[in-house]
Amino acid sequence: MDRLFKNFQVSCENCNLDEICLPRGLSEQEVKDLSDVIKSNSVLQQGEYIYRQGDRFKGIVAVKSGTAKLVSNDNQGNEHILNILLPGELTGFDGLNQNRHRCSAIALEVMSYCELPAEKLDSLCQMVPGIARELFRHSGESINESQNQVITSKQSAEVKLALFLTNLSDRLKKRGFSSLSFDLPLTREEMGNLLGLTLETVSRMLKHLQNEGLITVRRKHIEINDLKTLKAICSR
Amino acid sequence: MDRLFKNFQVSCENCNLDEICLPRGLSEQEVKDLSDVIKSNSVLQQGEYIYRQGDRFKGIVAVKSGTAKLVSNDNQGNEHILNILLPGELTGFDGLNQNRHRCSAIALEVMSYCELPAEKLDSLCQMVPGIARELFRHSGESINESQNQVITSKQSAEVKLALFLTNLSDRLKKRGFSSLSFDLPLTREEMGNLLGLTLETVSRMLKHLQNEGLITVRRKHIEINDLKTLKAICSR
DNA sequence: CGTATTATTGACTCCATTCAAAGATAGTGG
DNA sequence: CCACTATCTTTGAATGGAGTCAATAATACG
Repeated sequence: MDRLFKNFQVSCENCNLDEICLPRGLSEQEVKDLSDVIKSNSVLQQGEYIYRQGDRFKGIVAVKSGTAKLVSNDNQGNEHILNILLPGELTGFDGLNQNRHRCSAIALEVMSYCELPAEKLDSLCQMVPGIARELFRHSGESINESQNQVITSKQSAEVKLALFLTNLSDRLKKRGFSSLSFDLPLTREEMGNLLGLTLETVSRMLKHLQNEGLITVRRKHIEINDLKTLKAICSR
Repeated sequence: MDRLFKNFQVSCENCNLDEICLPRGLSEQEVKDLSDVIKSNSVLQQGEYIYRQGDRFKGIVAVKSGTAKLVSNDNQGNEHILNILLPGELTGFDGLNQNRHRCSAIALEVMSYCELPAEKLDSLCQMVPGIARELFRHSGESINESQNQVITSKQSAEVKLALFLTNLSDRLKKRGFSSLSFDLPLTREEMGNLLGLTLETVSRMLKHLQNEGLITVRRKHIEINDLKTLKAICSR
């Protein structure tokens, strides 16, 4: 076990995610300073929590490998999936407001992540001039993602699925993964939860998009055959 | 004109919103430093823009009086209202990600606002230790609000209206306004847009809540008669 | 006072949900 | 390796909640 993950003990300086993660806009020296306070490569199994709703604000978390879901539980115990997180994506900004996490982040498969601890935030912002701006940028990205979800929520079932798939495709591409052939990290039920649909409707709509020749679905595996038309459907 | 607004030329140090606005967590000296770079009290008429989607990131804006709506236009020109802004609330964080505003902020009535210009952000964060943290906190609040909208979007029409009214009531209370008797700054159509409903459904649901004895509606004026039951409806 | 805007109300329609049953797949242990 | 089970997915039929269309009413405003 110990041996298995030894080669994962990289710092920000030689991490292959540096172009899409926090270091993107920083100078070499700034990355070094950042690297010193980053807690790197915690590993989780499926279902384990990165942080829990209600926890004291832990810090800003960067997904290194694998995927996670962002989940909010309402007071009746219903689970609302707010988004999924891909490698290179940051989360934790929800804890900045009241110093407590307002939602949970849960591993969808075996995954690893790095962490910029909350207690180091203030001093780091002062020491490393660019870091505050970079953090704001990522925080802004979180806002944009949430706002996308709000707009998505007003669309028909067909458009919701098309938006979900194209958004995932775009984000995978940005992170250097195949954008036309990938596995969904969510079950039909979880997709339904995320999109405000029932699992049956998700199943039917995937079938429908397949019948139109736009995608090929096999269980959780998706092939996008006609991205252009799929994107056209998004604007209906 | 000039004369009319002269007494509005206050700085952060003697602004009556200091407890709910950006200065909340800052020391006296920090507020002075902040005040030096704040552009205060621009006044807008209904329908005028604080900033436009696509504009270069202008800065962080604090609503001083009146209300505004946060709007995103999709590529077919459909307008999506993302939220409304009350006095003391901050906006503009959507511009932090790509240095361009991803949505527009539009006055819903005569309103005034202050502004922390984008170009002063970096230097201010370094000069005033607490300011980065305060900005993060408000940025976190923006995220929380967006996530609330996402959760709201999955509820029934009745629950959506109850959530909208109680959320508005809570925010008004926090800002020192009457929380049980207030005027809606939105038309039925705009409320429908915000909540993902048609204006007819909004009208019917307001009537329904009135028939239940929970609220009294007279055009845009709302009286909340039974906040407890109204909040109970939110968790259905 | 007349017009434009906003809001209410009713009847009908349709999309997504609900309920129900069956099929497919992955993981487990004998 | 296969049977067994739990989980996930597909598919169909019936139902219902919100949308659509349409007409009327109330209010604001010039």
